[in-house]
Amino acid sequence: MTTESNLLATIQSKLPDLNKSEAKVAAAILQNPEDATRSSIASLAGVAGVSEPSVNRFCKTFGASGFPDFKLQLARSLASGVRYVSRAVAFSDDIQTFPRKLFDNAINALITSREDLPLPAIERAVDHISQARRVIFFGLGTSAAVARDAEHKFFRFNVPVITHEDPLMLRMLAVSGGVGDVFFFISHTGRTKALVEAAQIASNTEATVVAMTHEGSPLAEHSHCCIHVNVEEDTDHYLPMTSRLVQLVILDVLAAGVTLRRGESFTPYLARIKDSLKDTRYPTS
Amino acid sequence: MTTESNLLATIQSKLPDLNKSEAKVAAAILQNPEDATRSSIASLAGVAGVSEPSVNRFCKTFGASGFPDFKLQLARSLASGVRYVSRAVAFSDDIQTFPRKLFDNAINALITSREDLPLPAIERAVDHISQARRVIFFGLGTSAAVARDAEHKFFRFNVPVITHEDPLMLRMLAVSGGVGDVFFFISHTGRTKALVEAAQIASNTEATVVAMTHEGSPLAEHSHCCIHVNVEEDTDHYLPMTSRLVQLVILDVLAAGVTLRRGESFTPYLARIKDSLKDTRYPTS
DNA sequence: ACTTATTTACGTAATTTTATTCCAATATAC
DNA sequence: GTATATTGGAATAAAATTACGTAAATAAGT
Repeated sequence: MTTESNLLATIQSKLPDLNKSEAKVAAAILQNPEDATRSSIASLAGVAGVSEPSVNRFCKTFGASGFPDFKLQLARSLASGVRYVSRAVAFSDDIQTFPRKLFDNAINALITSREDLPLPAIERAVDHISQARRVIFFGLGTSAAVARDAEHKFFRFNVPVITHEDPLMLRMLAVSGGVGDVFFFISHTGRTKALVEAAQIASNTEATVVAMTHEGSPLAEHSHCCIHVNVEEDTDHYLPMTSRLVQLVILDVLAAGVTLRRGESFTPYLARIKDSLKDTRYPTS
Repeated sequence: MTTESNLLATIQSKLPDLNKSEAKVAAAILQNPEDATRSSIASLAGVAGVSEPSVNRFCKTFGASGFPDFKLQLARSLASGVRYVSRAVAFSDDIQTFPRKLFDNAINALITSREDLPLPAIERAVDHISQARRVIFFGLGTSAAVARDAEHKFFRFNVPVITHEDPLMLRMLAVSGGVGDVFFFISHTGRTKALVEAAQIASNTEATVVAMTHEGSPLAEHSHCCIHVNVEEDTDHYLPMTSRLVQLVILDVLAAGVTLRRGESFTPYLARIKDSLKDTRYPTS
């Protein structure tokens, strides 16, 4: 994870590597970051007790194109409200701390993904789904719940959907794939053997293989259309959490895309489904 | 829902009150806000087709001390997530627009929830789950996928879990609830009859009823411990999207809470589960 | 261990870029 | 047709960056 979202955290961590004047600048900024975003290079230099070029050099070592750019990044970083440096929950965390960390991580992942959405792939996926005879969603483990969510969502949008959690069922479906079948594989790592094999089998049929997974993974290789979700997660020690959220939102995007493709005339259909559920709920008082 | 801390929203809403050149500037900024934060007053003036002083005046009418200050505020506003005034996807939206809207909504919901987490309820829920003989997660529709996710997650953390999607199964389970049973109901509206009835039944047994739902809903009333998720959504026209994301993150929080309660000695157990999955994946090259 | 060379760090001052102010010109309202 | 508001040009001011020289630190040689 090189794109550290939190600038303050980066500064803090690089502190030992800085030389004298850069350290002074860092100290001044960490002291009062809000202030730093508002001040000019001259006043910050004054507060830090260094020259203006030193501040400028400092900004460049942290990847900014110059002082104004640095201020902008700093402002962004402060506004996103991601407070914690160490993103992982520690055993020493208390109730005030770890829930916030987890929310921070989630928010962070969504913000990062938002800036870098694979729109062309999304568009193609919408095309495939819109025209599909049927769509088979498949995920294992954590991704099974995502697949389930997808099924539920697309069903409402009148897309013929199937979900399976059984790899053997999937294999059987895969070999029988024909024109108009869309196999939609969901996986964080893109390395689950059962999934990759099924994708390979399906891609040898007339069916279309869409994947939502990590870029460059085996699963991505075997798909006709891959929606990259490159959220970095330490899945060696933790369960995929943030990538799952991103996947869900992307599925929302796909569903919205399909609906938009259907056009406005489609709305009454949604209303009918909605109405069918009315009697299962207590009315709002 | 008018959280007008958002600069873009303010600009949008003040649009009719602006004079010609100010409107041009507004249009240019709304067109591509990210770009606006990066450009100089000269280039923005160029894009908008007005003079530099006009841009400057524009900034001042929106409460900024000048152009750089305005850029800063804009950057902050963008980073905080919410970009679109009208949060709903419109049929006129193109691929550049609606995915961003959906992400914005999601991020916004998480930010809002983060500021207002029901920590006491979360702590009590962690207590209940940690000490449970078994935990029965239950959700219908969209919440079924959330329940499924919960099952998967807590299973890894060595909590004895069950999920059901069948209301009849649930009813049967509910009547047989005993000491140490935790019924965990997930619902956005908290008004689904099947769920509320099951909660009512279960609460008359020795079992503990935990709910994650909207404050003041019938389901909340019938639970011993309710984790309020008050994300406002237009579920009359759309599926619950953002509330389920918040629910998922809160489940992550609960799972983390249970793990922390277990203590550090529990870590090897997680490693074992992780290892058991190793052979199902292709190794990272 | 001391000197000298070489690199690196830092600041001064000049330059350039960027933003703001002032004022005149034009458009709009009354 | 006058008054008022709106706009852009040019001048000014502010801010940031670059170029360059000096000082400090480190390395190499004596």
